[in-house]
Amino acid sequence: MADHRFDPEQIEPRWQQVWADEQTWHVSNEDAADADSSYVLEMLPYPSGEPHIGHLKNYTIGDAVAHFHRRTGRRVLHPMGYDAFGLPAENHAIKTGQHPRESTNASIAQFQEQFRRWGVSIDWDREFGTHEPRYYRWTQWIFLKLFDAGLAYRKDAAVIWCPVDQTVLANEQVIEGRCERCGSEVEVKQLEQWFFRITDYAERLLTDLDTIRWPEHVKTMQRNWIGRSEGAEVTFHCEELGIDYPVFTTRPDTLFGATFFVMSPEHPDVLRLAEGTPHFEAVRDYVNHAASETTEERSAVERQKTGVPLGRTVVNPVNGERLPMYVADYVLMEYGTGAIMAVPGHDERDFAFAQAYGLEVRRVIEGGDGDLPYVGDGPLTNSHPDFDGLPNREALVRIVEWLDREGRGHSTINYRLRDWLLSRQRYWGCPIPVVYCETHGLVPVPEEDLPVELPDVSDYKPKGRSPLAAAEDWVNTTCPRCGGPALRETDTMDTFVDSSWYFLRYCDPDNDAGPFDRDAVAAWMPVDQYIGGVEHAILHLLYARFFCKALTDLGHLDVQEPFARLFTQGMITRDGAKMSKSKGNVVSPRDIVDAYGADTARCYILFIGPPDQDADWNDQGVEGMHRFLSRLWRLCAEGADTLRDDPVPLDLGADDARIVRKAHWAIDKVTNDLGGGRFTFNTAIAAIMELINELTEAKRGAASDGAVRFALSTAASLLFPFAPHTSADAYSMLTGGRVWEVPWPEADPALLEADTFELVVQVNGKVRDRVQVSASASQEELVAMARELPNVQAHVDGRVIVKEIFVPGKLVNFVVR
RNA sequence: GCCCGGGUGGCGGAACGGUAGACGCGGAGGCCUCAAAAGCCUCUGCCCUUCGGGGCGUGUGGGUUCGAGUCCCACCCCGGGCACCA
Repeated sequence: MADHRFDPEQIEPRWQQVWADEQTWHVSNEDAADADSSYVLEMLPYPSGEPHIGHLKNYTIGDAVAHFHRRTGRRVLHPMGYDAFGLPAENHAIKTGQHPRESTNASIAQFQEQFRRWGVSIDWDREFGTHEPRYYRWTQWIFLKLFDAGLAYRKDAAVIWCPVDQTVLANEQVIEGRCERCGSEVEVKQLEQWFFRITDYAERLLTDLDTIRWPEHVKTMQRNWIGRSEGAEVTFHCEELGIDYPVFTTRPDTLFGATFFVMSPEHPDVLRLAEGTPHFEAVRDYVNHAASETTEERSAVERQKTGVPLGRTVVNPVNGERLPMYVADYVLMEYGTGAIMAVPGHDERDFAFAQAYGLEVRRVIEGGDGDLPYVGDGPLTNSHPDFDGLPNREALVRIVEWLDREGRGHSTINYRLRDWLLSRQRYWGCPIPVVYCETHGLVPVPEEDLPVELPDVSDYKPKGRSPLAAAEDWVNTTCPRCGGPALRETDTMDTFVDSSWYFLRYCDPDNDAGPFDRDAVAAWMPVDQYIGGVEHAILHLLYARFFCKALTDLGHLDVQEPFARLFTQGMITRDGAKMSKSKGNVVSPRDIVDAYGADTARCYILFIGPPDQDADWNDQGVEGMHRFLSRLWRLCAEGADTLRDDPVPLDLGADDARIVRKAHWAIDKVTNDLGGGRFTFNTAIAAIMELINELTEAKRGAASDGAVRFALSTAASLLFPFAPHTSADAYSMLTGGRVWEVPWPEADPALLEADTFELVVQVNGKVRDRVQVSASASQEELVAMARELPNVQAHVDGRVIVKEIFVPGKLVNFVVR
């Protein structure tokens, strides 16, 4: 017999070559017209260095899904690209002087090489990097469309600034008061910046979550981030200055309990209000101090409430009382109106402030154990004869109606979501296509002049303004409107802009006339299955949803929700900790693939545990997977040599039946694990292992060659989505066929039922015996037989059987007393 | 503090309310070999046992049920998200 040694180094490149030569995974846009087309997408990688183990997991999961879809008869779009703009490449450039384009392209080459070695089934005809002018030309085009529609705008605002990266950040990029990228504490600065008006879409972004099949926790995170609150806007009037100050409150029912009024230190009127009062200096010092603090300091838990009086009052519109005004940093400028009515009797924060400054605490709702603050529901009191005694929820409605009639307030909805700050004072990003003309001011670059190409510079170091400002030849330009001198915008776009529409471009990557053809996109979109890390639960996934809605509203698209189903993968750790160079616990996919082959790496990563959970890497586990693939391949290779190529016999002997039934059981199990969106690859692979365990020489017994061949080729076929090379090789040896061209096997329901089963016999719910019985035996026969079992008799022991529970195909339970 | 996940052998993990621990790792013993590697076979939750079997076991305490890892209530621990959002 020939020496059958499993050699991935020989097998894997051979099949990769076939797939590359034949462009097996290419689909045309005509294929999308197929009713059963499918779009399977993994989040595009940020190319830095070479792929890490998280990439391997992401693309292995996606590839398994794509293969399963193909073999169940669908045309599958499964593309790849690179999120190529961004800070790491730029920081590398600052350190080494190497152009970010060079390091990025070098990294992309590594990713391409690895993806090919992993055998990922990608349609390479649709590949691009977001840093290529042929792509970002259309990023700029989209920006201009949003600008024309008023959805991109400039405004002067208090924005978050990272002092290390020397750029502003979006709210979403601040984690616990620190920069998401570099971890340094962020500051607040008053700057004019570019924003996308995502807040216009807050309500739709919230309600449309109900239309998509995403993990519930991801939807919850988005809901929390959008932060919808129903309440009322109520106007308080400052008589001394003759100015109205509206506030947002979710509790207008407590209006009669307001005893003071607080403004945020960032509120633009604070200094003006204090001017001319004895408190001016104190207010100015307080405001300056607040500005010097980091957001982390300001939002520290258990922080003592502080503030100073403004020396002014406002009038409470419901009762005409004059409330003293304060400035205090527990009021945030970015939520509501930057000013609040304070109700210390029914709000914990207001109560803490009132305690610290000796302010009146008034009860206007009955309830609780007598202590204030009381934040629960109850009847109104101490308010107004019209409302006292009413349940507070009802009073709330009546009070708002009254305010509305009087023109002093109205019901409204507030969102926590802020507009998306998209400009960055950095080099390696998509230029914002506008110029500033001396006579015309801000002028968008005309569509036909796109792309505004990113110029080369010699110094990438940020100095509080974009490094692009130094590229004088580029910055100095002419106004498209008048031809006069103009300056280019030197800020670049947040890289999340680039990744907010890339999945649309894959549908029509070579389009020269627009970002995509509406019909081409309509044929593939939405993405049927999107797969990526949960770290993008808010940022990318919210922005991409916003882009689709905005582009759809503007008539360029017909996609309300880009990702119909989402799967979020867990992290791979080692020794219980996140892999990092500093901990020295990094597992490189390259090393694993070098040592064991891609299929072992892929299968191990799927077998390690449920893919949505975190999992800990184990070197010995990898070896176990390699042993399994090796055993499967060897059994198939030997089988191809030694087993006659017979059909499965019509009359199955006992050993044949056992093997053939196990094969059908495995088909059923793997199919269910892959379908239905559960993606329990670990149990699917375990089922194939069980099948193989039944097929070892020692266990085959008197099974016929035809039955063994069938079972082996079934195992090879089921393995394909996980280990495509090994599967293709084993399947071709056994059958001469190409596994990716044959339909997914179907389980025969008749063969899923065995003719015998193990009946479990219990007494009072405890297992007392197990008996192999015929599946055709009647309930009466089985119960009678079970009752006579010696061990059952021993446990019944003269007591009375009061009940007999019979579960067909499973068990008998005697209840005795 | 609020909102999500999750607590099962030495380890990763299986288990439509119906045999807890599938599958794999690790461990023990054996076969093959001059030897080793590789491969193959058997055993492997804990305790007791006269080897028939018995008891205990899924974070803790209750409950529902003929029967609970699974459902309900209360609590403890771990991980994640949000966090002065008026």
